[in-house]
Amino acid sequence: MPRPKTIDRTAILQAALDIADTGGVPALSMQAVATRLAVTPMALYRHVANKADLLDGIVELLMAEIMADAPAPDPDGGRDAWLDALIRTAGRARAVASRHPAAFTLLLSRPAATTAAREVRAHIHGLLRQAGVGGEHVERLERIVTTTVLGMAAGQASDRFAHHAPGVLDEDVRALARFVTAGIEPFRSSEERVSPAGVSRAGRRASR
Amino acid sequence: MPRPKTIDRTAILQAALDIADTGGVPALSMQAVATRLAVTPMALYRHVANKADLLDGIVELLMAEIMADAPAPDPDGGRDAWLDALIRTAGRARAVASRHPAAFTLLLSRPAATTAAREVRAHIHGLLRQAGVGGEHVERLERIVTTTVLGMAAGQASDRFAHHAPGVLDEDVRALARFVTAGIEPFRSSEERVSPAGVSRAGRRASR
DNA sequence: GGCGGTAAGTATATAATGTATACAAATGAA
DNA sequence: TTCATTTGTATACATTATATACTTACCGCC
Repeated sequence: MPRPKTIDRTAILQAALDIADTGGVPALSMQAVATRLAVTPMALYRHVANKADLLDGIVELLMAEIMADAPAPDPDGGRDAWLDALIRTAGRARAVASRHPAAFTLLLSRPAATTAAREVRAHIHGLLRQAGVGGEHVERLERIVTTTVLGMAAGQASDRFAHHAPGVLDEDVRALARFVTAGIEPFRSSEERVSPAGVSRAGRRASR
Repeated sequence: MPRPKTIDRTAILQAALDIADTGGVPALSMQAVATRLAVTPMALYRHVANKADLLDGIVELLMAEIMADAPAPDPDGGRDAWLDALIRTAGRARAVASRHPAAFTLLLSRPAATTAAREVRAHIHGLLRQAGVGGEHVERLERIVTTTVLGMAAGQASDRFAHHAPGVLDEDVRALARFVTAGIEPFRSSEERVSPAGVSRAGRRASR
């Protein structure tokens, strides 16, 4: 039909992410993205509503990158499958944060209302349920755990800790996992602790 | 000596905070601050290095507001004085966040290197030590706890949860305290253990 | 008293930003 | 060919942050 497109939304977001990574968030301007794509700034507006939309797109990209290769919920993968999954998710978040330190701060400053963000939340959601967290606490704990994991990843990616040996960061992840594991303990139902598939059932109504 | 000053740094920061509160962070421009103070934009630069410095100043203000009226570390104020202090700190953070929802996001996006921020960190630091957390874990846990508390406060202040009943938010603070209390449990040294009420599994009785 | 030194606020200017509006080019379908 | 449609361009404009050079108002001092 029409003129062939030379750029698309994902190319724009990728270029924007690159710019933020190299020059920091303040260097991320429409002009910069456009020139990197060898295109006029106004061309971006065919694929992106405005700059806020572009920033949201970057958040989306990062969230998707965190969830990439995340193993599907494995109900009968062992007693502590949820713990392993949580540790791995935290590790992926840290990896993404250290790959995109500057852009990662956007995750914390913008409302997480995009689909990929919802996916992350649902992921944690599932892990908590698998861990036997009571239904009325899942939502609250999900918020706590998510902000803790993402916040820690962001902190680790900041310059102060960048010079640490990789082992130290691994230790951080392990400590975080221990913290979260112990933290949700009071919210777990005693029976049906790890039980697969039936977790979200009405069995637990104990408190509140 | 010289001409009498009509504005000073704190007046600027206060005006900036007001603007961010009413119009959101994007509305916070040097011009806006200047006109609110009935002054030329360039007058601000006598008291503030640049806009980044102004934003850092706002963070400073918020941090100071969180720490305002914080009780001094009370070593022999009871077994679980640290828990009370932690809960109160979280409550103050939430209060500040709900008073300045827009500006509060700056806390998470900017590096917390100012003196007031350090004060908050030192505060949490002290609480953890008082709780008997081993010295090699204090720093790490402080980061975890601080980001969790501040992140939760920011989340509660975001629009999504603003329509909740106040009781729900109080419940959130209590859940957060339970989470953190249980979370640091594995890091506490056994002898100085303070054993606050309801830390482990027994704590799951009806909250409130 | 007048005099300067000096800090505070102003005037003016500039480059860069985000974005609206109107246009040109390039394609497949008619 | 002509048309409709989509993509990128040209131009314009209000706003932003800030540099440089003024002017104003006060103090202590002669």
